[in-house]
Amino acid sequence: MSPSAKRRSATDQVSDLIASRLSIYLRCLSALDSTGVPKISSSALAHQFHLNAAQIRKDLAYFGEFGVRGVGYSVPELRRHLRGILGLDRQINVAIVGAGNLGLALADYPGFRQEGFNIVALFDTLAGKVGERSRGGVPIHDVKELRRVVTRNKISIGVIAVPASAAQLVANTIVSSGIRAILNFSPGSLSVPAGVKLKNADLTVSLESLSFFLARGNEG
Amino acid sequence: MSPSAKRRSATDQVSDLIASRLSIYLRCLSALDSTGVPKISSSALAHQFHLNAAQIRKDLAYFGEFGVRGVGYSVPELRRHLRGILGLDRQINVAIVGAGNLGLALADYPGFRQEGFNIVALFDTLAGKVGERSRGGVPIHDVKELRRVVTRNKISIGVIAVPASAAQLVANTIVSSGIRAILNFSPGSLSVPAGVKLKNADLTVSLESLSFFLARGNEG
DNA sequence: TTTTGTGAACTAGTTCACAGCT
DNA sequence: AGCTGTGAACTAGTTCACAAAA
Repeated sequence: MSPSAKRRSATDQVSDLIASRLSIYLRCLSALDSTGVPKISSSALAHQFHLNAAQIRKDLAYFGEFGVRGVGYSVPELRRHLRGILGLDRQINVAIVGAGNLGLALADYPGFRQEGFNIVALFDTLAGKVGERSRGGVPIHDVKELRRVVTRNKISIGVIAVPASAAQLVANTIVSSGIRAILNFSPGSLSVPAGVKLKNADLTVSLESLSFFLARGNEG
Repeated sequence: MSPSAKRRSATDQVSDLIASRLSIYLRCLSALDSTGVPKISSSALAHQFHLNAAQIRKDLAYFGEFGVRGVGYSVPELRRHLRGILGLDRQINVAIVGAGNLGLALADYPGFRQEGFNIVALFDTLAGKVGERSRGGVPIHDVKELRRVVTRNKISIGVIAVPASAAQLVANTIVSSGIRAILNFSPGSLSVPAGVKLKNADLTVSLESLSFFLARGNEG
C-alpha cells in the first residue's frame, strides 16, 4: 500500500479539534521559521509549545508523511504543507456583517491580515454607517448589497457580529449568497444547512465558563 | 443514599464542554422564561434549541435533581439553579488589558453587561490612552496600577487583548494580582500556574479552522 | 542511534434504553 | 400515561509503546 493511500479524502469528517491544532502547529512553525530553525522533532515541538508529541505526529499523519525518521520535520517544508492543508495558500476574502463596535474592531484586527485573510467588506443596515469606512479603510455596504459584493469580491468566509435578534436572518442571507463558512460572534444557536460550516465564537459562553470554574474552585 | 451524595464536590474536574453547555442551557431557559413558559421537558428543550435530551439530563444530574419525573423542569427554578452553578448569582467584575480596537470593543460589548458581568477597568501602557475612557465610559488605567485596581474593585476575571508579544507578560501580571480566571484573545499559548483557569479565544485559529473546512470541502 | 508513523490500549464524552418516580 | 435520572453500550479522542526507517 502506498503511503498516500491512507490519507483522508475530502469526504472524511475531520474533527474541529484537529483543525484547531493544525492552526496552532502552523503558528509554532512560523515562529520557528522566522528565527531560522531548520528542523524540529515532534518531541522538541511538543516540549517548546506545551503540546503532546504523539498527538502532533498522529495529526500530521492524517495528511501525509512529512517527517524523516531519525531526524524530524523540516520546519519550512512542514509549514508549507500546513498552509496548504489549511487552505491558506489561496486568497481568502472575508466579509463582516455588523459594523458595530465588535465588527469594526474585527475588521481592523491586525492578526487576520498577518495570517493572509483579507477583510474586504463590512455590512450594516444603518443609513449613517453605510458608505463609511472602518478606521483601517474597510468599506461599509448595505446588507442588501451582500450577495452582489460577495460574488464580485469572491468572499468565502462570513463573520456575524450583529445582535442575537438579527443573527439568524443574517445567517440566512450569508448562506444564500453562496458563502459556505461562517464565524458567528452572536449569542444563541443558529441553524445553517448541511454543507455550510458554522463556527461559534460566543464571548458570553467563554466568560460564563470562567465564572463557573471560579465558583467551583472557591467554594471548597 | 441521599440524592446530594453523588453531587460533584469542588475538587472534581468538570470538563470545559459541560461548563459551556450549562451556559447555553441558561440562555435557552432565560429565553423561555422571558416568554412566560413555566415548565419544559428535556426533550422539548433539546428539540427547540438543537440539543440532545439525554445530554441535558446528564449534565444537570451532575449538580442535583432539578426535574420532576413525568413533568419536566420548572423553567424559572432551573434557571435560578444554573445561575448559581455558573456563579452568576454573585457580582463578577472584569478587567480588560489592552485598550486597542478589540479591548475597547469588548469593554462596551452589551452582551456582557446583560449577563451580569461588570467591565470595570481597561488597562494600557500608552500615555495617550491612560486616563481616557471607552465610549461606554470604562476608565483606562496604566498597567502599573493593575494590582491596586484589581484589589480595590474586587476584579475576578482578566481579559487579555494585547498583541502576542506582550501577552505572556500581561498574563503574569494578571496572575500576580490575584486573578484566577483569564480569557485570552491573543494568539499563541500562554503558561499560567495550576489553579488559574485560562481560556483561549483565538480568533485566528477560528478563521483558519473555517479555511480548513473550505479547502477540504471544495477539493473533491 | 534517533525519531517517525501507527496499531493497541486507554480515557473521555455521548447516546441509548429503561427502571423508577409522579 | 409521561419524564427524569442513570447504568450500560457505544463512539471519539488521546496516549502509549514499539516496529520500521534513516
